[in-house]
Amino acid sequence: MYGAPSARTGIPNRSSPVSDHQKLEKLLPLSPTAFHVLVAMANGPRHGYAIAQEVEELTGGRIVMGPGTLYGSLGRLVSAELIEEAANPGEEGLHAGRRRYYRMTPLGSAALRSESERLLRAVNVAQERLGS
Amino acid sequence: MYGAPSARTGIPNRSSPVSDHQKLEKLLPLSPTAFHVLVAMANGPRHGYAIAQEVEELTGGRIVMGPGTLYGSLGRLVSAELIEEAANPGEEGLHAGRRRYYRMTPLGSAALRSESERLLRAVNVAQERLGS
DNA sequence: CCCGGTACATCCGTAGACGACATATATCGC
DNA sequence: GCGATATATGTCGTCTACGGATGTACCGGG
Repeated sequence: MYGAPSARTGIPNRSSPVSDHQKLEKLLPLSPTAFHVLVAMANGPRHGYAIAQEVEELTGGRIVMGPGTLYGSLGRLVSAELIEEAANPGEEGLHAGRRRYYRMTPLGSAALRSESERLLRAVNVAQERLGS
Repeated sequence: MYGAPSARTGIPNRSSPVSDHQKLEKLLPLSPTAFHVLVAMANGPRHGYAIAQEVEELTGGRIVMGPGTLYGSLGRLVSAELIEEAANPGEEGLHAGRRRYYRMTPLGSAALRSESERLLRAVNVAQERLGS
């Protein structure tokens, strides 16, 4: 997700654990932006603007994503098949017409889990070394 | 440290708490590379190559830094005053003559602490949402 | 004597981040 | 009904970090 292409177009094996694992390896580590977007989507489908708002809220305003960052990242995540576009889930609301919803794929969920564990290990080392 | 300039060359006020806090804010969030470099240095002064090795070891080989990444990041960290060059600490070894040692500054230590806490919060949310 | 590991340095192509700008619709106050 | 504001998405150009390629240099082992 950083400086490397992806999307191997081999034989369309469905749910091959080896293939999925290899895909995952190539996608990691996630960029900070991609990570935050996935975290925001982990509770269920979201539309773009809602993701940006949730990231801002979750980080206490420390991370504020502009449209370039947001939609650029969403496009890359779709290409990498970590998320996919989803139909508008019922709730016809205010600006529902313009909204585009996205949902995490199983691959995206696995990537987020793996990345979280990796980060946790790094943070643990940092905090040990800093002394409490 | 990402897509924004930094390295304010204001008056060289030493140990002004307000200034330090403001400096810190502008430096965060750290890039993943900068974070890993600081973690590797948190146990004491290190020379460049040793930092790259320690990062690789700590991440189980998942993060391998090339020279461009390493020395580029070190230069930026020195400019930002998160680390500083240090005299060769005793131990005259094999390639000791060529080694350049770096040490974390108090500002660097504060940045690492702050960044670790921020990451931990994000990881906690991720793991809660992923369910165990 | 060459090869591989150590150690540092610089160059350059590229992808991602980010702000600026553009666009469109819905809601609210007046 | 009208303008202001918030919602919502999209594009463009620039800037920067990243990472590989390349180069230098020293040392030890086979």
